[in-house]
Amino acid sequence: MARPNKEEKKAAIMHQALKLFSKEGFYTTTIPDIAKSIGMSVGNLYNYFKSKDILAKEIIKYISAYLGNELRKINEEDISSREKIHKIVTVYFRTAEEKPEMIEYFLRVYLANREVFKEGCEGMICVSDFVTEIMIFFEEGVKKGELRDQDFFSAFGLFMGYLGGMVFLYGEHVLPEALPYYIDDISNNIYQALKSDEN
Amino acid sequence: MARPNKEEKKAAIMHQALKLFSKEGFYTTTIPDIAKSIGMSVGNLYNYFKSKDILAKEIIKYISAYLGNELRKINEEDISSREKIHKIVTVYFRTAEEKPEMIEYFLRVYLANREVFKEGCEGMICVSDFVTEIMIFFEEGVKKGELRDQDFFSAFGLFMGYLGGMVFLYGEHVLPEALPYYIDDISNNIYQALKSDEN
Amino acid sequence: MARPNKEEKKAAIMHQALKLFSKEGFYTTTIPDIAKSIGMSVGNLYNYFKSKDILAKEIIKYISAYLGNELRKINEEDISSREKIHKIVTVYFRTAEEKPEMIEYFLRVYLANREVFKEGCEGMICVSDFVTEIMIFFEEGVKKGELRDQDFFSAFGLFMGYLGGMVFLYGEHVLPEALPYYIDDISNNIYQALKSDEN
Amino acid sequence: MARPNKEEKKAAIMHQALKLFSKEGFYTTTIPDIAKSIGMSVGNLYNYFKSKDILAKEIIKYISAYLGNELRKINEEDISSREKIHKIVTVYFRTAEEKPEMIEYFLRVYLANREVFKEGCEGMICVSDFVTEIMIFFEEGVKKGELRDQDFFSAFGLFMGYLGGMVFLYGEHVLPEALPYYIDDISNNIYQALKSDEN
DNA sequence: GATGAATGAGCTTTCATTCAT
DNA sequence: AATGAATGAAAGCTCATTCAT
Repeated sequence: MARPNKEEKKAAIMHQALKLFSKEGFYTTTIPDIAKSIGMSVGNLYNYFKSKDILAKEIIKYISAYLGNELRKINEEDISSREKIHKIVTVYFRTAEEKPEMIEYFLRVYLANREVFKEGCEGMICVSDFVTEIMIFFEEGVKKGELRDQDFFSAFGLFMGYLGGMVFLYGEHVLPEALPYYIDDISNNIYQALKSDEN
Repeated sequence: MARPNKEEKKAAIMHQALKLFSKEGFYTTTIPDIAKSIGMSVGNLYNYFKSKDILAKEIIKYISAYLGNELRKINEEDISSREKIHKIVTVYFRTAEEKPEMIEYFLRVYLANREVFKEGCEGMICVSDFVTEIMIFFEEGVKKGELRDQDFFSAFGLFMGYLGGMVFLYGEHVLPEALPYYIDDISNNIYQALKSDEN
Repeated sequence: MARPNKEEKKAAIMHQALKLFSKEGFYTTTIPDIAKSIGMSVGNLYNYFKSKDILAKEIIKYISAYLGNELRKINEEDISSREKIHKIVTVYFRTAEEKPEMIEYFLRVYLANREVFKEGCEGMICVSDFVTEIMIFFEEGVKKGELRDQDFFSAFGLFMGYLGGMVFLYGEHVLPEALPYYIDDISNNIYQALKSDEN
Repeated sequence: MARPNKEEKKAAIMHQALKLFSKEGFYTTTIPDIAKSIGMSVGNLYNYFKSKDILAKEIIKYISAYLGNELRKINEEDISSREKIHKIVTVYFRTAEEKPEMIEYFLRVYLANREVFKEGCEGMICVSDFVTEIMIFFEEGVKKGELRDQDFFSAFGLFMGYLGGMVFLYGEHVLPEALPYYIDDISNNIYQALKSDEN
């Protein structure tokens, strides 16, 4: 088996840091914690990421690219907006269950620690891959006459806030059921909120 | 003018800590920062709150009580669920504009720093005042036949996630308009999602 | 005996840091070294000086003030420039023997670690007390016709470089005799170099 | 063009290290900095110099040899001591302007970081080439009756301290004129201080 | 000779908390 | 109640040096 190259090591660090940051919090996870979790020395970790902040920013970009890619696949399918909503909710919840650290990172690290992401992630540029796909979904639905032509942010906030809120409740263990249980209800709620009056 | 009594001092500390925690973050705000901002010594601050964590927990309870009280007033009014939704959104956004630190604290301190609130705020007991009023609103709407009888958490997540998401976008300065601009759209979206099929 | 007040503690820290910096070097002396040498905790030391650099700057200002004051006394005496030169050399060498750390600090810490003093000690403002007195000595000597009216820096460099060089050699243990042995020679050399042609 | 041999590589390393140490300081220049500045790997640099300290010591020996050689040429000329002084000052200042790193290294690295040169450069053995030439100049001047027969160190300190002091002031940008401007004044001052009484 | 990833001790600095006054 | 000096563990980060390739 080949020795892991530089890119693989970077990925391994990001993977572990993602897990620890999302589980333990950004400030309560130390660089030694991360290094130890991958059996690497502290000094060497700094050969891959120049600072803790930079590591955090690379991670959110990675997550955004990952989720954006999932959404892009859905956007490219030739199905109705209603079905797309259902698929998006499903993908989001599946991710939350299979890779909970990704969604948790988004909610608890990225959204919460503004000071860390202030420089280098202004506006939403570190999550633009993801935001862009939501935008595409929405605008195509409007163009097709399936969705009401409302303010984009009103629609975007609904999507992101709602899904994020559910995953948060899930993480808090206050939901009596697992996430898939809620997929139909939530997809329907979102569709009712966004659909054009004609439907 | 009377010397402030113990309760007033506690309130002053909580008020300043709330501002600082929400603006600067929990970990980036130090106890000396808080003490200095109210012209009090660190040692004395510890006479009122035994630890930074305890202070943080008292604050979230205070916010929950405050918002819960606002919602209770709406719940007690004799108006339709649709109107109540509009009022709730309005109150939430008004708070976000007038006392942004409250909503920011909820989103950025309470939701994000699980480790701080783990002990003492299990489940949602530190925000129960607020959650309870949402529950009352929802159940009464269902009982009156105005809202669809769906899973409570599906409805709660919609409310909280949506409103929180919008305020987050507002705080990020990515919204092209001020919050009141979105009230009608959002209230309508929520209503469409929650209303019973008969309507 | 009274408990040392804040100013006394600051002085004690500066005193010890001065000794250690001059003896061991700025970079090879650590903050824990300094703290330990005065039986103080690291954290508390930072209550008195916000950073290692700031501490270093305060020390050079203190030395400059001390030496400037010694020179001022000589300048105020009603004696010839030749006698003043002799007294200045004597004071400088006495200081180098009694408080060697002061002169060593000047030579080895202040002059050598430009990067540390760059901000806040631009030009010679952190040693102006001292430089000013040399300037006064020189200009008065010229006015009295005892010294040649040459470029100030040519004269200043002679004084400072010469004395500094001797103390450096002394510190290196390459001088076969103690410093006082050289006072007459050096004073004479300086006088010969600076005196007006009439004398 | 031939591949650079071992000696040429060593020279290249010393050249770059000299520049960096004198400009940025010994402790603030890292081995990777040096390696990068010559497009060489850190590991390979260690094939040429076993440690940072050893590199520093080789450099001072090189500088001493270079300056000593310049002085030797002057010593070999058949001119008066007065003229020799003028030439020495000229050479020193020319070096300070053309290769400022050499004189800066002497003043800021060698003289200041005793701990680095303690082992291996005891006394003045790492700068003996240079010191020896000054000694020869002085003793020949005395023998010829041109210079006063005073203590060697009193004379040496004058030379070295004075010239070093001027170059230091030059490096601090406090001199209103460039170095050549001061050559005559300073040469004259030194001559006045050293000349025999008969002249 | 050449590479540069890897090590890990050690640096400066911070900060929740305590406690003598 | 009130003060703020004092503590000390622990953080993020650096860097001379080594060594497998």
